[in-house]
Amino acid sequence: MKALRLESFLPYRLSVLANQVSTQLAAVYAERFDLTIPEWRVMAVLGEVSDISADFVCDKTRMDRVTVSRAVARLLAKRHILRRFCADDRRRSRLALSAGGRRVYQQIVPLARRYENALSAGLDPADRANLDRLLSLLQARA
Amino acid sequence: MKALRLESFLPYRLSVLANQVSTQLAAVYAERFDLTIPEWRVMAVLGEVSDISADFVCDKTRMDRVTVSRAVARLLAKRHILRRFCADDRRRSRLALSAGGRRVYQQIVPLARRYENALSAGLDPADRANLDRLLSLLQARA
DNA sequence: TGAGAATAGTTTCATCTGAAACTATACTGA
DNA sequence: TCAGTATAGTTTCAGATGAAACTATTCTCA
Repeated sequence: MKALRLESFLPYRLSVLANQVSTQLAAVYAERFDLTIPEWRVMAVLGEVSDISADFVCDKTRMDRVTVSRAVARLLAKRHILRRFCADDRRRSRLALSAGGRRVYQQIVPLARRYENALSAGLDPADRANLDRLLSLLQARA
Repeated sequence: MKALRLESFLPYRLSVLANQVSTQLAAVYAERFDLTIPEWRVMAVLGEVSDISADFVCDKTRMDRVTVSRAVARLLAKRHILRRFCADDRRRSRLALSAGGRRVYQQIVPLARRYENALSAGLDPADRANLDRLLSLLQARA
């Protein structure tokens, strides 16, 4: 039986690339803004959609329930986000960026975009469209 | 400023996809063969190249030194791998699959390939070539 | 109704993680 | 040659992780 060539094994390639990218991107905001990866992800979701439950954040980010719960707790302590509870279902929280949290978010977004641009600088527009499509296909399978 | 659209933010998409894929693939071997992800990665490297140092495994897998050291310790305990030390540089180890380890490896490889095939079943040959090329480009940037 | 199932979120616990410090060996240049 | 530096690998420690158990609330249907 032929050995598995790790270099060209798709799950492995995705994993190595994604880890490198996540780590590099985290370096952009971790120290300067004192945020962990889960914390930033929660903020990124809340920057897009407000008044959502922790569960929705889980769905959207594919992060674990526990990870989200703890990231939310830390963001509350830092006053980057606000939490109310739904009137009609008091199990459910409604999370949103605080004014201060939004200011942090707005500082990070351009840095994140800049990183993304640098990352994909070698790709022409057709490549980008293709990459998008391929990732969507894989995502749908996975 | 426009909000960052997480759905189309490349680092985020890569991370979500890679996590899902890694987890699903791990499910294939974790329980049945009692292997963690780092353990399987070390075995996968040794299935390809023998008599290499732990450091080479780090390079090849992009895993942390510590993670590799521990995975190696566990694989030694399970007798899936063998370790000698170089005669000419006794800091450096020479790792290889044991006969039993190779049997495990040979059982896992077809399962891994089958998973990869299922994952990329929606891609035609041109897509696959493109994906390869795009991942390489991103890898080179990251 | 109200008992059992379902859902949102938290806590616990055992394990995993990686930075930093450490051991042991090998290299380098004054 | 040998003091200082570099390298391979391990251990320690402080924090991160996620499965499972838990609390609190809401739904469901007999």
